[in-house]
Amino acid sequence: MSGRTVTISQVAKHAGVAVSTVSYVLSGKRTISADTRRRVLDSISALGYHPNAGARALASKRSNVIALVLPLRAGMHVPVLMRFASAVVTAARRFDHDVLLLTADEGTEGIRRVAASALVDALVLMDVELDDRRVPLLRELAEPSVLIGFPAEPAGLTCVDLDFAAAGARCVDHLAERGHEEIALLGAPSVVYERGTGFARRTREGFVEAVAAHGLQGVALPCEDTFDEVYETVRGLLLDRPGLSGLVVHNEAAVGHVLAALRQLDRRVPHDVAVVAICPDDVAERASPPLSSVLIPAEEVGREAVRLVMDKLEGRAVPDSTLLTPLLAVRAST
Amino acid sequence: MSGRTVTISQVAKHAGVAVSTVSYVLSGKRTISADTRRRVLDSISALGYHPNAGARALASKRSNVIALVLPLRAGMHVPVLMRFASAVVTAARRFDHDVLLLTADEGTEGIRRVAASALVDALVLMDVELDDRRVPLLRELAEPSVLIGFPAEPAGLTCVDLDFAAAGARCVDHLAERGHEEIALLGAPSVVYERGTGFARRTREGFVEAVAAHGLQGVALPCEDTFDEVYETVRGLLLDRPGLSGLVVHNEAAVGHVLAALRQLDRRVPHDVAVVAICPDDVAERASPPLSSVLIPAEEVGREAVRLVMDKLEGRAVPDSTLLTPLLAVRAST
DNA sequence: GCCGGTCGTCGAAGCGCTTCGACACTCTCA
DNA sequence: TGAGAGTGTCGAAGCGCTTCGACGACCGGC
Repeated sequence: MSGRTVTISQVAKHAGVAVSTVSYVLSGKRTISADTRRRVLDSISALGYHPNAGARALASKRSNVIALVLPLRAGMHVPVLMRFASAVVTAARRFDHDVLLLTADEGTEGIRRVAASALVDALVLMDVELDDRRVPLLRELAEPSVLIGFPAEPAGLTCVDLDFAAAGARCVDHLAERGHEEIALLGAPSVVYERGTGFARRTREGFVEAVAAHGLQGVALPCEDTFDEVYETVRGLLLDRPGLSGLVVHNEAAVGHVLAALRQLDRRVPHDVAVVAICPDDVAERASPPLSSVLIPAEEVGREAVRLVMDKLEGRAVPDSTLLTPLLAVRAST
Repeated sequence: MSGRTVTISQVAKHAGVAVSTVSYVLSGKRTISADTRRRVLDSISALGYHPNAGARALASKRSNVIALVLPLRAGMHVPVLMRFASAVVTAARRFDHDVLLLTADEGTEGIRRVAASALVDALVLMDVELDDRRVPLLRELAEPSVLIGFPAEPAGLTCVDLDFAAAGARCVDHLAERGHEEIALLGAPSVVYERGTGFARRTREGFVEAVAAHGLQGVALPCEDTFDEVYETVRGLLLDRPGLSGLVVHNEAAVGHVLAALRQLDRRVPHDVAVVAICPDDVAERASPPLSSVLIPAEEVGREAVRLVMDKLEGRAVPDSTLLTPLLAVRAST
């Protein structure tokens, strides 16, 4: 379409207007007559004009880019993270923003760098720990930020997440309704609890409280990712607690192993043991049998995080804490 | 450290030099005396100066950002993609570049947009199909690009990937050395073959040719991701071919299911059936038993892609095609 | 002691955009 | 009929940086 990169002044000349008029057509910050707007828009598409991002950022002090900080650490289930990431990218585009990907390798220095250099306007952080090194930095940054997950001290921050305590409780409610009296939670790998990752602990708390509220017998165990370890955990559990008839699994990577272990131990699902999972829908549906599950609404969380960060960019007030209500889908496993 | 964003002219004033001198200290494009350099560097850290990315991009016509185009499609194993992505980010940082994340939702329009707006200097594309819609666009783009994977017509493009044909052949060699005479390949889900994704087909070709070269009996089948489907595939395979004693699995998501199915069908690994996988090392090590495998060198591929794209940015000549040699790690499954 | 050649530094001209103030019009309504 | 209040458009001043050409200061060679 073009000789080489097209600038706004070429568009202005082509349309017979001033440069500023073209700018106002694009931004809508001043009223432009329908006739002029049309001419400008025609010239833009005739020349194939795309505003230069650097020049725009320099003049407007907005880069229209947000940073997505994605640690990629041990014990995290990567497909789930990617669904968040993908949702964030899609949602950001709706607000005409792009997404810069930051991994943990650089630590806090990377966050400081992209913020200080005005490469990004705002930040979305994932996989937040209870005691997260990045949190103090966020407080001193001028750029707005939103956390997916909750640190121990969330005051003054904007956080969004699934209500994992309610999710854990919801699973217990469901098993209680089905008449199960002795149940167990198989959670994240122990390293995740030790690190103090919020969602693992909150699920466990919700589970424990709901077990007490219903007057059930219940135990919560961490659960590793390899088949052999899962097998041993499940086997030990069934030996120790012959009356056990319900299982809550909150570990995407282990779900398949749990089902394989039960098969191998001659326990039928749901006849001998009912299983309810907290995991993405596709994992639950793909399992055999398909699992009753509380889904992790990655798309919704990502979208919500972007909405919040855009609100903050526009100076609108936002709630400190956004908890999404868990929904239980009943399938063949309970 | 600062009142509000620090500019280069504040640094210049603080150090008692001209703005251009500060710029040359930072870029190293002209010689600067050790004494002056030291004063400038001191001022920079005293003031906490970070160059403004937009201004820099505008003046230098380089954004120091590369785009990572990541489709996130059905049948792709996400953790593997993420390892590529993570490697690309890390490698890009070594060259002082950041990474903008583009997903497929926007299609080719997103690529055109970030290139035309000078948001990025170059592109790295992942998960390339044999007949990829993005390829024609890349050819007409001024910005250099590198593909991870090969399209059907790679002339004039720069592509890098594991040599999957050699990987498939290497697995066959290994099984042949162990004395197996009837073997099978369980590959990607059929949708991946139908889409014409290069790596799946190339593995199969390498497998088929090596089978012929060794004078073995061999069959190549697609393989879905769910346990039930994998179970049926494996069961059917063992029924049809009683003499089968070796399996090559090229499907990260199905590896665990294959092992579970063999367990359930009372086949011992490696005693009754030897299994060799093409998958990341951590998946192979975590399996039970640990799998002999050709690893997918995600880190190396990502690093190489970034190195190539940087070379192109600097105007250096690069090879059209870079194939990484597969390495087989022998573990307990063969 | 003068000439050509680095070396180290400076000033100024942009890069392509946004935004502010100004200005010429056209409507109202007193 | 003229003051006041919009409309729609323009010109120019930056935004913070890189880079080009210029220019002293100093060097060695004759």
